[in-house]
Amino acid sequence: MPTRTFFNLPEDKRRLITDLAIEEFAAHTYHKASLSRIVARAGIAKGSMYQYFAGKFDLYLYILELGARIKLEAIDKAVSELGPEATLYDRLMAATEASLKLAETHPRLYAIGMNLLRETDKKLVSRVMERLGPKGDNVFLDWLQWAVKKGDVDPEVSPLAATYMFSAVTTRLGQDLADGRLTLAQALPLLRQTLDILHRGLRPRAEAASGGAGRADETGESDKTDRE
Amino acid sequence: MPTRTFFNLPEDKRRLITDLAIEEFAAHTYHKASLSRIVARAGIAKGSMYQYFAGKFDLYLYILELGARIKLEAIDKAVSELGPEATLYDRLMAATEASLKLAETHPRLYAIGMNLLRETDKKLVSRVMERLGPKGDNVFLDWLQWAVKKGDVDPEVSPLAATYMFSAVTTRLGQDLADGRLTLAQALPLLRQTLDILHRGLRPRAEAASGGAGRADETGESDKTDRE
DNA sequence: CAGTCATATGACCGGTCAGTCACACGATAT
DNA sequence: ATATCGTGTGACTGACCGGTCATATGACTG
Repeated sequence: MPTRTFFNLPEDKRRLITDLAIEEFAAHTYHKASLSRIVARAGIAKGSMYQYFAGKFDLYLYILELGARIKLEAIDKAVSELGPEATLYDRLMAATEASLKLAETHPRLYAIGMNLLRETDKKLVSRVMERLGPKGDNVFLDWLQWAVKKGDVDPEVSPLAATYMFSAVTTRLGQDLADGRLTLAQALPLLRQTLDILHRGLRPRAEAASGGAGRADETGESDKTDRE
Repeated sequence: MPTRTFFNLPEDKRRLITDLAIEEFAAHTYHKASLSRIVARAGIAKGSMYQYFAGKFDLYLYILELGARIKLEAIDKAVSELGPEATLYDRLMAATEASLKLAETHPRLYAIGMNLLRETDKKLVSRVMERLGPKGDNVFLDWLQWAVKKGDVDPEVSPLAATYMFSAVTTRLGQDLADGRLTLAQALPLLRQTLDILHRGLRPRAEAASGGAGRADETGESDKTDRE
């Protein structure tokens, strides 16, 4: 974590350093990101940086924590706004949508997260995970098992495979968004259609015959189904 | 491409250089991979490397081309061994399985491909794509549309979303394999279950009532990374 | 006034890198 | 024997890196 000195800094300077660091880590992976470049752009001495942070990794962690906090807050907020009878797909859609929207509201922080995902230095990644804690990942599995009990999901289907699919798709959506291969306006319908396929793929066979799949496929949106 | 000098080299030496380069690019991303390290390990002078290749990028391309050729051959072979009445899922399973198996038979070349997928330097990636040409990519879409016509796939479902899911899952499987988070013995069942969910998610609603469709799969899949 | 403390500085260190170049060597041709 | 050619070499260049440290500044204390 940053030193006391850093927090004693005038707001402006602290912001400047933080912003430039975010830009740097968004534009480059950890090892290619350069402290020298940050201090040069900030117009401060290299040594000053070492009065504020223990080193490159410390600065990196500080920035990552900023991003992680924002992301968790956004997801928590979106999910908690759902009614208690929201279905599995409502929840998945709400949580993922909130997460993907960050690519527009906080593009650089979002890119930093995606860069971490691409990181090849395993030691670095584990050092990060050590201090950043849990990945809200098994949440899906919990929700899924709960949906199986409710009879919304075919117990025959491998929950692991379902989780894997969901995770693969949402991660990929995030990367494509961060890299500009998709816009949010493209990603959200894609997410909805994807969840729709997953929904059809998971529901019990018996239920499929009846028209409706019962609860919920609409994911919190009241608008039309979007076919494309 | 390599110089004539490189191809005039005694087989042993050429192999040594090639192998060490493969190791280097498998262990590090392009920018972190080091020519200096390669020549040191090979016991040759730095200058010699520049007699064989125009530079780092040239060497990289040469290695990538080796890997691409092997991959295409493996997939072509697997798909061509299928009967003409093989279903969409047979084909997808056969092609993807063949592709994933390369993670075991050519682990380092496989890792290099995965590293390229993670590359953050867009300019580098586009320079590579420029010369590596097409990614057997829209094959999925072609097969999918053919399956729709046959009535195996619900025409209501977004083919783009289906393609996206398939691509996201197979790419992720490849990465997890390359990084050792999954073994082939874990990845193949996961692939089959995933395709099964996709199958259920795509088939026409009417058909869903009947038991059928089922798991005729056992192999198969297709397509490789579809990065664009 | 002197002393102390938090803060700021940038030259400097040891390291790594891709790429270059003047030179060396041996074989073949003239 | 002289010239040319293909090949090999490794010291060197210039650039950049993260991190250190002796030194400077200025505010506050006594």
